[in-house]
Amino acid sequence: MQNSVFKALSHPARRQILALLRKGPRLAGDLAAEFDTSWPTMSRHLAVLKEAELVTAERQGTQILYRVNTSVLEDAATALLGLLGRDNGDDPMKEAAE
Amino acid sequence: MQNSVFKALSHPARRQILALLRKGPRLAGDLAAEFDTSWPTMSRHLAVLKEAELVTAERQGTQILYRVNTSVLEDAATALLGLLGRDNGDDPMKEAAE
DNA sequence: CTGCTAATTAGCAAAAGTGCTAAATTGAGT
DNA sequence: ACTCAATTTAGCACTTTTGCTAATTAGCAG
Repeated sequence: MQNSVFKALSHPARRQILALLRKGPRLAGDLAAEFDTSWPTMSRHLAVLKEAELVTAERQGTQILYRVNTSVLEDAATALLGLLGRDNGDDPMKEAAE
Repeated sequence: MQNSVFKALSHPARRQILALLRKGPRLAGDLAAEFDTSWPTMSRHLAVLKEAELVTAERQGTQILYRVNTSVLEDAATALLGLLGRDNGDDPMKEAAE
């Protein structure tokens, strides 16, 4: 579960998408317009982010509004911070069975 | 540059390695013993981490001592946190040209 | 229902990532 | 120089990821 998040974050385009989304929700189309990749490619990046639950999608009639899922992003940041905390006994990367 | 870091973090084994290393420096061999992947595979994971500068390697005679590079890990965590900060005007994922 | 726009899914080819075994390297000891 | 142990590099097979174009679905307007 943590894994899909980090995998989603591993592509620069997807981090860029999150950076854009950070400033507020955005329509898929507007998002796509900001990148010079093809529309379907953008759509797939969004799907990966959605799968990792880093974003949520909400239909607005014919368009789809994307939004960052702050808590998942927070968890990821926390996991990284846990990786550098001075020894406090428990394993920060231990993850519950999938 | 940020990119190689997130890519390095995208593999669970590599995050585990960092989790082990968090508790203190460790010899490559000891590290390898903790996982059930082959030795060369572990070696490659370490190479990826080193390439991303998430760890540093230091020869100790015939063995090699690995150590987390805290600052790079910190930067990554900070980048993620930047992705969820309330709008403060600048783009947290903007990265200098490669 | 037809047509239009927004967005996703299918299918494919190219590139990158993973993990293995076998071979090479590096340093220490003799 | 020869040998042993620790580690990395080479080479290969296999899977995943990426990005494209073409085709499809979804919702709305007429």
